[in-house]
Amino acid sequence: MDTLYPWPEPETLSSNKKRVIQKLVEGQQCATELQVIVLHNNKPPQQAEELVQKILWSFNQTLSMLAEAGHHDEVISQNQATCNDDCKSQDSSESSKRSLSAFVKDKRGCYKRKRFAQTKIVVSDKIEDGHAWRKYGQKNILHSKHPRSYFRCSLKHDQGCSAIKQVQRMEDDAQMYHITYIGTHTCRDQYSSMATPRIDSPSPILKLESEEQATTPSNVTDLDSMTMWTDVMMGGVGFETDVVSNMYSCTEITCLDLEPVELENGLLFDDTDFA
DNA sequence: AAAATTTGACCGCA
DNA sequence: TGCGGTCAAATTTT
Repeated sequence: MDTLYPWPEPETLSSNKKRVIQKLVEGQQCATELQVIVLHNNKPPQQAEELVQKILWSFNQTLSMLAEAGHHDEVISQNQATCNDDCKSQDSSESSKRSLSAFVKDKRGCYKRKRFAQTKIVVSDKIEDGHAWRKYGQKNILHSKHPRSYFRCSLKHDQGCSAIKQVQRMEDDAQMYHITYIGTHTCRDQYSSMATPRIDSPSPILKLESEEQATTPSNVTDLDSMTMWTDVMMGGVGFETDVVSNMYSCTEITCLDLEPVELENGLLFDDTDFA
């Protein structure tokens, strides 16, 4: 079948993709700066606010889609490699039992690690951030007093949002949380409930804090809600523009570090979640 | 009953 | 091989 614009060779495609992503990130950064200007205006026209949000949302979505598409082939080849390995080890009863259960019985353990995802590390005395999170695991970490809790976006199944976060109490200050945001929010849950899932629930201290937060949800100031929205925007690829984080997030959250953005590689999304 | 959390099993990576 | 991350059945909460 003839196409008016045939696809370029893979090498060209790859290099073009890099440039496309770079340009998109540039656009995203400009939009972010524009957002800061608009929000700093005492009385920004609502239309302008909405427009900026739309633009940023659009950039975030596009970059996320590109990132996911970029990993698709890799994911497939990894799966094939895993399958081959399992098939080779049929003489081991344990291995064959595992591979059988993996392919026939259930999908437990059939997942792909997220690699090259954007990460943002923050330290805060609160774990809520305006997003609704669902806890999916907890682990005791070697040489750590406190367990690490794993959360994914509640809208993962509804909207395929791939954002996850890890929460762990600080070693030296148990009132503070070390929160690692991994991946980007592709959902539109910025106005969702201030759901505060419990972490390391056996701790009575934490439970008290959760209850306290649950009973005082009304202390959300304009700045807080702005922080919420900013955080959604910052979930986008290439949020190393410190402008936004410095201006808003640090009202409650201390930004410790922003890891370098890996343009070529975004999220490796677990496709089993769509099954 | 549905949604959320807990928890032990399992997997990938260093 | 051990550790950390994820899955999903079981359990708890709403």
